[in-house]
Amino acid sequence: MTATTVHQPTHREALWALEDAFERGDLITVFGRCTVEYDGRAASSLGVGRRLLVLKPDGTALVHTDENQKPVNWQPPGSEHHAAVRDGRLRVRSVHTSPDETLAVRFETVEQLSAMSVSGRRDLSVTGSEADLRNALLDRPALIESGFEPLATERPTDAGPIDLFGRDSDGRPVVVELKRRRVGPSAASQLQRYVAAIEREEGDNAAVRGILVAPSVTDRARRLLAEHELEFVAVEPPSSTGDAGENNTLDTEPAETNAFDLAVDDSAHDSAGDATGNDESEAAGTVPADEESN
Amino acid sequence: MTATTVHQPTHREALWALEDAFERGDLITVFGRCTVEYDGRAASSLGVGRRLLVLKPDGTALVHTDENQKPVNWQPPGSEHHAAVRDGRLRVRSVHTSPDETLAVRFETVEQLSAMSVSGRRDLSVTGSEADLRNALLDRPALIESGFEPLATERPTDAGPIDLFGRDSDGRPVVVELKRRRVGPSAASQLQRYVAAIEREEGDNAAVRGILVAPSVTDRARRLLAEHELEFVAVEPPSSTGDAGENNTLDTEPAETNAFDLAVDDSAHDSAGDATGNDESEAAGTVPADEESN
DNA sequence: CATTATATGTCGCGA
DNA sequence: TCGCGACGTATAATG
Repeated sequence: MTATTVHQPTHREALWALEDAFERGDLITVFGRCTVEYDGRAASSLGVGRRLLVLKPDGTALVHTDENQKPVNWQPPGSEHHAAVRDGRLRVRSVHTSPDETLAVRFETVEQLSAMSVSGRRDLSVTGSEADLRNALLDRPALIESGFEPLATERPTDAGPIDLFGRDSDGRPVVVELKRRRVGPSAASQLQRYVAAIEREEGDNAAVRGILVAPSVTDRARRLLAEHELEFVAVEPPSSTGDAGENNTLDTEPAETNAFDLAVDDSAHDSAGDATGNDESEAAGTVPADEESN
Repeated sequence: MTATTVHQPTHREALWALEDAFERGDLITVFGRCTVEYDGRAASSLGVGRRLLVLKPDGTALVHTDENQKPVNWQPPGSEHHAAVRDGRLRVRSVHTSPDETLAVRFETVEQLSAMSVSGRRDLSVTGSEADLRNALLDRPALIESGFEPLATERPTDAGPIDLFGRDSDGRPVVVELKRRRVGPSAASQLQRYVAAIEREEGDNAAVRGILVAPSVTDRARRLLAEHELEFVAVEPPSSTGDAGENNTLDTEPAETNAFDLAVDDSAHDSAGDATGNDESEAAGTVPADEESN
């Protein structure tokens, strides 16, 4: 058996279970009524309530409630978990140094405590990242502009590394900033900083072009680009439930990942994906839909 | 009993438990060997391994391994959880629409499945936010500059809302951008955008000042500020484990929260906080310290 | 350790 | 819903 659980333990029994789990380096979940205090980069206090506490062997602590993806309180990896019984109550403290911060969970009641060994396999592969977009564009530089010649990626400048640097058919330097999704003003500013840096490098007479490559831009970002005479080239976002969805090649060499539809700004188009799923026996649980959300 | 658990269930037993838990709107944890596939904003695939799956009644799904604060895979709130047994294996799918994305967890073995009702009390109070800093500065505008007169917060402009807007003793418009922690180039760009927007508003002759207020700046950011003739005023970061740590006033009016030490760039100072904690019986589990970390 | 940029960022607020 | 910016952002890469 690789998972041990105690139900409705006394606080002292819970402490024993925690000691064992710490010893084994297990992943721990504790469910019960508790209060939570955090002090460190900020300070926060959480009144009593029923919550789920997750303690990882790497020092991570997470306090989850019934909603939201982010824990309501947490402690980063590298913290040290401490457990004690104080005034007859289980208390878990996770302490981190540099930055100094502490998370304290005080349990009124412990409903359940589980410990289990988990394997931290790191074989996650993600496609559709900015790096994927870059590789795809290196394959077909003409999609940025006919005659564009890539010269370097991550080219260092005074203002930081440029995603993609090259020259156009006239030999003018071109700074390309890549974004995997719709961009706002900050991306335009970022591009502008890089262009300015290259202009300082190359000399004032050099007319350096800046091109933002992304699926789309917001109005404000578009205005900012125009202000600084920067350009925009549209590429399709990563094709998720589309035609390129079968490339789950985990064993093969990830040589040429083309997770992006590379199309240039030609037209609007609808991509309706069908999700056919007929299931044997199924249970659907979920969203309150419209019950009192916000 | 508010927490139900099944150990080493058959896949079909696990499905029944899930159905019940969905019905009740419980928070669910499933531990077992599984593979995970995500497809949506990006695409990812995770090989078989022992992991913890958390399903929330608001549609959130989290897949956690033994390390890292962030789940290795997840699905945002608003998703719909589906469970089914397929080929004799438990399969959980969380489906989200707009953006369309799907998380699929296929279990080889289910070690444990727990369901519990949780209370989503939202009485979290955090001090040390940017809003706290703003309030503190409104109390003592002279800390930005002697004679500075605040006129508006969140003042709207073409480039977005300005944190704090006012005039100096000469009547010149002043744009103040607040950051609660050390800032990089993006903050300088942001301030620059706001200053430019005000200059367009007020007319070209108006010499609009821009002041970045933060604990400190990076070198690159400082250079950017200088380039655009923007200014910097240092304030101390929120005092965490310092002298202002006792203000956990949850009942009282949060009228004047001064979670910031407002000091202007004068000197370094040490704030050594003492954390005295003597514990009855204690268990410390944690960080492998130096075992094979990275 | 500090700086920098990415992210399936997440989240809340406001138009 | 989208746009925008803060966040105890987290995380990885790099000097």
